[in-house]
Amino acid sequence: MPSFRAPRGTYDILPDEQPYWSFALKTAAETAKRFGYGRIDTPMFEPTDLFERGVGDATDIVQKEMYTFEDHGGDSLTLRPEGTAGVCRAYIEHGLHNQPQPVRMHYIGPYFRYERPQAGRFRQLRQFGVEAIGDGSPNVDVEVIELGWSYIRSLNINGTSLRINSIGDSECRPAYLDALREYYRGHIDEVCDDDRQRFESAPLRLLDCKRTQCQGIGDAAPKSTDFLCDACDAHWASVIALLDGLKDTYPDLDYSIDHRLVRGLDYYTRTVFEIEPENAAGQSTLLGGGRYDGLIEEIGGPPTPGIGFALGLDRIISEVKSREGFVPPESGPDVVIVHLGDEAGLRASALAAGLRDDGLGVLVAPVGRSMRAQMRYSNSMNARYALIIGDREIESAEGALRPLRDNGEQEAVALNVQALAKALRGD
RNA sequence: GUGGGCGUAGUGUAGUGGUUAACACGUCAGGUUGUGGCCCUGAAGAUCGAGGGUUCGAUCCCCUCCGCUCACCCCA
Repeated sequence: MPSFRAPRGTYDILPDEQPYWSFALKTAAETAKRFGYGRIDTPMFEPTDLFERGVGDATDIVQKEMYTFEDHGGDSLTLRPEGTAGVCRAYIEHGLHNQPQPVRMHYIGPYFRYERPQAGRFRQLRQFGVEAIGDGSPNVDVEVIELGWSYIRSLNINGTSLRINSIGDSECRPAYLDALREYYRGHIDEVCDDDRQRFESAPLRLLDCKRTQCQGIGDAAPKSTDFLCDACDAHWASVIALLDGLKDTYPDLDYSIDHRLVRGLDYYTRTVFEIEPENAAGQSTLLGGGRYDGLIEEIGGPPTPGIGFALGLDRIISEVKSREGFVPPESGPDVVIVHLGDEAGLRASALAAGLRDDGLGVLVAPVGRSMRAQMRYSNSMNARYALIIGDREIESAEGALRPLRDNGEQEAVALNVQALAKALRGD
């Protein structure tokens, strides 16, 4: 047994898996570009306070999922469990409010949460996220949702569904929470133990409980959208109207309003949304996000609205695989140089350097193997050609270039970079 | 943190209370004179997850631990 293994909840992405990641990452970058979201990279760790204040003390993330450590200087740092807080910190730190608003940014990278791993859930997870900061209009909400939807469609993942809700803001939420508490007070004996805990600490999350015994109670609970203040209500109505406008482009964007969708992070205001795959089983959320109009101020910046989403790339990749939405392209070097003898070995190495410098993919067959073995190697590498160099070829200064992927004729080509490059590129 | 399932070569699997633990794929080598794919032959590769117990004897039975996995919680 190997003495070391990848830490629990992490995994290696071996070369054969990389095409799927390249596809997802490249598509993410292209999608972000189409929408005008420039890339931002922030540190993988931040001051612990940033997450405690930004994400919220009462959240599961802060309470039990953070990788927190003290560095040698005595500062408490935390491996980032999510992306929004760091991006907002950067927005404040670099005075991005002086740029045209909203500032649109996207990010791709790893995040860390100490959780029990399970299908689609890891301790190191990779996310593609976007943030639009500095514009509170509902148009931006829908733009962000459109971006996420477009991305998923670009990956040929069909059948996804969008759920959306509005949880109000600091103006109207207190009244809603009062109503919610009052309602649950009448059912406190019927809900699960966890919910009794949440009753005081995080009443919104009562709605989110998946236990069957709590389902009916949650369904009949007061709805946040019935308590919205005028400003939030107008915003919410606009979001829905704008969302309907996307149906011309995306006929299958059949969103549903889910009054029990509240999200688990404290910073959300107004619009919250999630996208799930077709056969949504439990915690398979592909994308989740919402508006966070109070966050920037909470972590020390001026009052600034913002909205964004994060998408789980690990889950996206498994969707891509399960749906055959992507076929890895055929790969392999242009040529493997098969060489016999010391002299040929030297020539092979020199020619390989020249051809690579010319832009071609070149492998030199492993040293010390028989010609048959080298040819087998060339084949298993899925090379387009084998270039054979032995005593005869050195003498004549012409190598034998043999096509491997099709049944073309083997031909003699002068042993210099120019002639070989020309032949390898197909005249 | 709480439950269920599972731990046998690199990978995927078989197997039995008793001698050298099997098969496929993969890897490496060979199939006469310098030529791949298919085929054939051979080799390397496993302290049968770890520790303890029952037994004359355990990979197999029992216990503990560890690991993987699925689910709950929650999220991406």
